[in-house]
Amino acid sequence: MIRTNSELLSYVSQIQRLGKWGIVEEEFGPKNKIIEQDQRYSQVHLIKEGIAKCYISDDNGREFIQEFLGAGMEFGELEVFTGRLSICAVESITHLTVFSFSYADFRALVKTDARFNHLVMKALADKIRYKAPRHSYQHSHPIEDNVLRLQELFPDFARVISKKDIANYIGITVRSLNRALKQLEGAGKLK
Amino acid sequence: MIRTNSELLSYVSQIQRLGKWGIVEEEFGPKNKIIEQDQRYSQVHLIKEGIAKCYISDDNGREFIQEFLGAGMEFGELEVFTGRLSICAVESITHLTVFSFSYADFRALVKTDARFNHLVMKALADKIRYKAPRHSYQHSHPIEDNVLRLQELFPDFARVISKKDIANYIGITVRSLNRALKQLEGAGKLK
DNA sequence: CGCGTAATTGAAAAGTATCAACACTGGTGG
DNA sequence: CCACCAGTGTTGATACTTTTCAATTACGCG
Repeated sequence: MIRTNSELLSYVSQIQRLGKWGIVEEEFGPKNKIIEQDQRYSQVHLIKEGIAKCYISDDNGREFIQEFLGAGMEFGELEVFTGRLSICAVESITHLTVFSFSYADFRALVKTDARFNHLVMKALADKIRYKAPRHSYQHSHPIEDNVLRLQELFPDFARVISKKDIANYIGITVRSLNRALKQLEGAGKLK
Repeated sequence: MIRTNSELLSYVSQIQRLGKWGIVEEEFGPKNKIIEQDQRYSQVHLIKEGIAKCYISDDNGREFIQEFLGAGMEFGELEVFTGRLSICAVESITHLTVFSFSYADFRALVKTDARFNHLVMKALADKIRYKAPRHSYQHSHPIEDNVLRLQELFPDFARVISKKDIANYIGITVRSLNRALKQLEGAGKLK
């Protein structure tokens, strides 16, 4: 549920230590909006430590959480390739440490460093691989199944992530989430 | 709604004409299952002409259509990077002409041809960019909005694609789709 | 013409959202 | 030390949306 990419993280850490590229480390407190939707940016970020959420807010003011990002996940990288505005907002949940690249550096790395190129390509492929089945599953299974699934993937999700975020991740209201949790507890399927 | 990628198509056509790589052209009739879910394959395909659907079927036997693929769209490419089983099935809707690459050739091209590398990377980024807002929109808007949106994006969708596929694309039942269409017609918002 | 597939429609059942009230928590200032 | 406040979580009742099921009709094709 909280995605990570240790391979990419360790490679980028290594590159950063070389000091050859202008990769800087940045810190954010919790609940910090790092990227807004429909804006233009000039940096790519990679999480060194902490958890963030990536979400789309629609015209009705609802938030739909795309994924929870953990160590080694990048964000703001799509725009380098598409040259368009950001589609998601990204907000820190816990304290966050990130590596930040300028677009120019990121592009140059992709072009000249074959291993980096491959890792980024793989990360993109993984993102697609992750999104597709998730939305399909959510859509065609009742809420309770989705909650159980969450429970399996990330046993103590409730301790780290607010109910509101969990509901937005599953794509339901908090009320429905609570009802599902209650029912599962009653049936002894939870905890 | 039916996605295309003319840039990639024309570049691959060009490469194929050179005859340097083993890119072959294949033909499929309509309703041909080209890729099954959870299988291992060894080829990447790129649509030269025609329309296909890419869908996930879940344990309940429901199909959730990820996207409709038109000219220039590739499929079966994710597995090259992830090395895992296919997550989607792909089935031709119309008659289909495709270019097929072996994994080895595809990998070699990605590695040695900078332009190809860039186009593939961009195609992956576009796929993500496409999926995210789509699911968000579908989830947080009533069915009628979704139908209207389809109407705008692709005015005569009903002529090419079956009602069942359209419903599976929006993630609703055919019954609900019909009700929405009826209501929109009554309100004079359709046709 | 007859067959199979796709499309249409109604009625009942199931699933979710909405709204509104109330409890719990941690932090702030009087 | 207490009162207050904002944010978060909990719960019930009701209204609404969507699915399910089943029955019928329309269409394309050998």
